[in-house]
Amino acid sequence: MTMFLSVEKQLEIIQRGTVEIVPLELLQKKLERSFQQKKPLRIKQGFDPTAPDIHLGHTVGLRKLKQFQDLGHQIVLIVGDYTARVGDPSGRSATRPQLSGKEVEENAATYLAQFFKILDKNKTEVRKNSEWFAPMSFEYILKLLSHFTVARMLERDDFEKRYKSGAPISVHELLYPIMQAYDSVEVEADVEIGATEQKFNLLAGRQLQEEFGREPQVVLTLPVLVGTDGVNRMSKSLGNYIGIADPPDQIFGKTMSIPDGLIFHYFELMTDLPTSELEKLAANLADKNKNPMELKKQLAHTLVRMYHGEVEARKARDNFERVFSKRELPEDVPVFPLPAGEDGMPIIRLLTESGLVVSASEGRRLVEQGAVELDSERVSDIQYKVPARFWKEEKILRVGKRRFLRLIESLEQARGLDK
RNA sequence: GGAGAGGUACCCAAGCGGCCAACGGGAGCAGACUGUAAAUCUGCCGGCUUACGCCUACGGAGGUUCGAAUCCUCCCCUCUCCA
Repeated sequence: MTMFLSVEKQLEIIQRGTVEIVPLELLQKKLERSFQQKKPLRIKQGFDPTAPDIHLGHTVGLRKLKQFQDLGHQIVLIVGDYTARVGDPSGRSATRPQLSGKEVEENAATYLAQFFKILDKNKTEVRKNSEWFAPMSFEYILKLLSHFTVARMLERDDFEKRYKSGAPISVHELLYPIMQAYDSVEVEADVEIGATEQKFNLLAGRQLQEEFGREPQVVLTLPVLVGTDGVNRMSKSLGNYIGIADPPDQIFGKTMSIPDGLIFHYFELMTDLPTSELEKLAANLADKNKNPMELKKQLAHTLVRMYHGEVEARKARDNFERVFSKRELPEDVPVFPLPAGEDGMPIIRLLTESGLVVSASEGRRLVEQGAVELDSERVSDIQYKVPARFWKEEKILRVGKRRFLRLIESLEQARGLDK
């Protein structure tokens, strides 16, 4: 185990980027005790394996956990395989769909693999909450529920809004915070971290631990990461996310598409840029004479490097500059071989069969709108037929800014190209 | 259990017998501009089709009608008030 740093040092690291620590004094007390007794604190965070990809939004918490881990504390990850069936209502304006046991299982496996890109697997305790929820008797559940009141559950913001606007709230959603709170009791959490919108659930943990005669946990809240649209929280279902398993070019590209106003936010929450550098960054962003694009590229580069390494980061940057700044071809263009016996393939069919567009109607629209280029020439005739010789000449088909296809004669040739 | 209000395309939301593939807004896609930023302008925005047109779609199932998202019946779901 790592040697513990002084309590002051630890606090400094822990406080970076956090919104709130309640109560701070208790954290201090816990850290001191841990320091004296050389006993790590138990730091808990739960994740519901609802959608299989984790994105930068999740990493805000994971990175905080990693800091605790590096300080020598014990991380306890709760895989909410049971709570996922309920669906966390936090920040939600509608009931989440309930997942089947099988979906949850599959998602959980994918999740963990991605978590350990950030956390050290060997030093992390992973618990599924089905462990204690599945065998629970109804009698026990009733007892557990009696610790909370309906008014208390409804006073939280998201429920109140839903309630007032007449949107439905299912009874089982009311149970979610109680379940999460009980997780804390089970794993004897000293600290639970979560996004600000989780605050209610986190505080419920404190209450329940106390009622079970334990020392309550400290609640540490982190900002909610705004998605690439610059408006909503990052989430897969809103399509405004950057997945940590996304390929390098995508991480780079998606980062470049964020509004300028988000650059600082991302640097602060997603990177290890030292505080002094962050200050410089803020100054640069405020300077009207400086183009934020450069800083954004730096951000994109850093993010790709974190998840794919420096080599890939450089490649992604080159690729980006080539394709979007110079409007040249990307490094890897998917290939499409000439179908047997085909000469004069209608452009629309080529678009749909290659998967570049989803339907013939869409393909036609794109052609009509001048979005389709073949060999750098705009194709504006929807009846245009692509001659077979274009495959011999390996012409490039381009749709919009970012969809490309290289026409090649045969797949054998494609294999040759890979080398 | 009683009374009332609702369920329309990815989301919000009009329409309330034919002119409705369905007003408007948002999101999305594309073009111009550009820094794959923002803002702005333009076009598109269910599927098939060169097109005439066809198919699918207004919670579900039936019915009335030449014709229904719009009227009737039953069912499902949501909200509000009362008990």
